[in-house]
Amino acid sequence: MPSDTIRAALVKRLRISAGISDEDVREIEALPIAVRQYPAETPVVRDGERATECCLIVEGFCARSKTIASGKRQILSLHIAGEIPDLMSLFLHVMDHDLSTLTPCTLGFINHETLRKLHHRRPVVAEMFWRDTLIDSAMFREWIVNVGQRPAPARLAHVMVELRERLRLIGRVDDTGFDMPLTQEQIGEALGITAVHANRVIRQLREEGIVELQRGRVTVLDEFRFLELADFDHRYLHQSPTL
DNA sequence: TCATTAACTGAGG
DNA sequence: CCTCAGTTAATGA
Repeated sequence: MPSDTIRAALVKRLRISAGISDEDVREIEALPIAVRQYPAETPVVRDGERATECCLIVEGFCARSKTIASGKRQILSLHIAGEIPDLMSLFLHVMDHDLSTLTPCTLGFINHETLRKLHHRRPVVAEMFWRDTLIDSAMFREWIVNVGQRPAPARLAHVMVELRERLRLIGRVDDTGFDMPLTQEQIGEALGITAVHANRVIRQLREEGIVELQRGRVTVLDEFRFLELADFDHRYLHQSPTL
């Protein structure tokens, strides 16, 4: 995947908020980015590390997570192409969680100093990054509700619906479904359940004719019941321009 | 390695 | 008594 299509995806996500100029877009598209390949399940930035660059996902799936003393990992958020999961490291220098790949990934790195200069030169771009970070925290609130209160099948459905909405923004959803190439172990870590139970929940949703997950591909079988189960309210994603 | 499934267990309603 | 979910273990892709 050429990295300019990912710059375009980044711009597409950011420009939902009004006010971006062609010059702003040109500045983003001109950012120097160092592209590197990562295998699956590889740390990008670790908890406690001091980051000097931000990570733009070009291809693949990443997650932010924390690991407790017993070794169990809680996935806190999933990230897809066009996103910068560690934007906050620009201001919070020491990482308070891990960022790692879930699948093989192509990642682009943007120097902190470069981004800081862009913030000063282009206040509208700075506002867009700020807005992006606020949406990120809105997604965390939803994630807490999901893992803390919903039954496991609804947790899975909710994560799937949210992922679909975000993939739709970058043109990665078609009429047959979308990719969610995570192992059941990873899905369990995202939902706060064991891999065995994740398997049971996936099977249950398939048997009930609601949604199918096979070989990393999600196929919705019954859109109405899927949305009903997910208890999904799209407002927290703040994707429709508020007037 | 990952997915699948059964059998068993216990918590909690 | 029923549902949910963790554990263990066996088996298949």
